Amino acid sequence: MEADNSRTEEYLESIYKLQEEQHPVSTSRLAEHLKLQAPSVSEMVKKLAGKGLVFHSEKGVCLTDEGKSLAKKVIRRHRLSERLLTDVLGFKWDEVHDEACRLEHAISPEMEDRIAESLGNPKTCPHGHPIPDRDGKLIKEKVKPLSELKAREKGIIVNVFEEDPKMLKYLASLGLMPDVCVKVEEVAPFGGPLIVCVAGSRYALGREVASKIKVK
Amino acid sequence: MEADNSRTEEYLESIYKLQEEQHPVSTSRLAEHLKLQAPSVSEMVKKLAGKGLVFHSEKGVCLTDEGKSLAKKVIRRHRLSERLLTDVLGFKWDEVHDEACRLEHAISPEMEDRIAESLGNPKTCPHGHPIPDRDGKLIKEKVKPLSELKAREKGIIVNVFEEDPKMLKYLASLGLMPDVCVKVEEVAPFGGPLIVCVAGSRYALGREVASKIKVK
DNA sequence: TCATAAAATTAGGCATGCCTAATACAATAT
DNA sequence: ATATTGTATTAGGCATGCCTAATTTTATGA
Ligand SMILES: [Mn+2]
Ligand SMILES: [Mn+2]
Ligand SMILES: [Mn+2]
Ligand SMILES: [Mn+2]
Repeated sequence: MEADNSRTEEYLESIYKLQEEQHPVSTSRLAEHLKLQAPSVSEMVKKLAGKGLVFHSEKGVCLTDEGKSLAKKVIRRHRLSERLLTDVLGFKWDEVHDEACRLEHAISPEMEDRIAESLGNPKTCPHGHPIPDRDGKLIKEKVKPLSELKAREKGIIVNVFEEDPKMLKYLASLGLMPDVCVKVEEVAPFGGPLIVCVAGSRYALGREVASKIKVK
Repeated sequence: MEADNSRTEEYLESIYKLQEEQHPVSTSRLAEHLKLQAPSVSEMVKKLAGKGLVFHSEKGVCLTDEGKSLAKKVIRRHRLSERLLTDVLGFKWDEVHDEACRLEHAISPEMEDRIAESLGNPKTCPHGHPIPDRDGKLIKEKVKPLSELKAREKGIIVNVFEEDPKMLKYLASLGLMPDVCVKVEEVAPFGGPLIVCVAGSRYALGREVASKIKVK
């Protein structure tokens, strides 16, 4: 019988994303991201470890090579789905996450390839994250959070590390999207907001938000 | 929490399709179509009845209005998915069933509408079956099986009641697809094959196969 | 070092949906 | 009417993945 891997895929995908922030991923962070209770995650992580997909130490959870490879496949399907949704079906970037989160588990390798081909092998998802190629290779650009720029510095937005639709809609309304040039006008002290200039307009941006926007 | 309706959807979809052949659907027929054991179906049917989606009498299983409405929604998503796969992604008609069978459970009403819109509101799936509209309305053409045509009669293929990829591939290789005109040259006696003429070529077709091809 | 707080796991359950084996129910044919 | 045959259900299990409550482990800070 055909196994349903969607929960496994969901976990691996979350672990992959979270480890980009901080390496061994804590089960509590994972639970929060997956919107599950901690014991559920504890248990599932144990099963994933048993299948050789993750390594679980006192520090937290790491993906094994096999787990990483599977995670990248899921992420490829997720990001290709997002592109299909925006480029072909006309969705906005804030509307695609949940849809893609379901599609990613339903797409065969053939469909994955056909989407990539039909769209001209896109390099990134609508949020600027790289789409792994069929063999799991992906190019990570060297970036830093917008929040780390100093006054008068500017950067080009590479990607936005955010999934919340409301936040994405807000950012789009300010024109804060990949490939856009942002200039930091001022940085308020004591963790205060940044004053940024985008396409001729000025906005005050909280540090929290600015840290999600990665620039080069 | 978000319920996973995919099994319910699968059952309702199967019941809907099977009842087009013979009205109250037997649990054994349903089990066969779903590739499950009979007791699994017995049990699930009981649950569906409990939810008011089917009515279960001695004769077999029937959809309630609510069940029928839900079934048509799933079928709409299935057929729209098939069209997306063939028209946008370049799949062949024999490659789309399984893929669509997974996609149909992952597609939101918004995506469903977007697909329909992007494709110019197609009326049928690649196999010629009608796509219900958003309100569940669908136009069934009056058709008869090709196997019921007499010698020298001709008809235009409306749809093909078949899901098996090998059979579909075979039919496509003979040019037996919706909108194609077929002429029955001869009908061999005693349930023997039909000799048909399609686009200038002659083929012998088994009765079984011919009964799946519906013409007008 | 010892108390307290935070993080993680264990224990015990539950819902869903599948299975096999056994049993009950129908329809036929003798 | 009764034996046979096929259809359907009941009984009893199992796997998966989630939950709450209780407990254990680890970290922190007085
Ligand atoms: Mn997902
Ligand atoms: Mn994305
Ligand atoms: Mn399906
Ligand atoms: Mn079809």
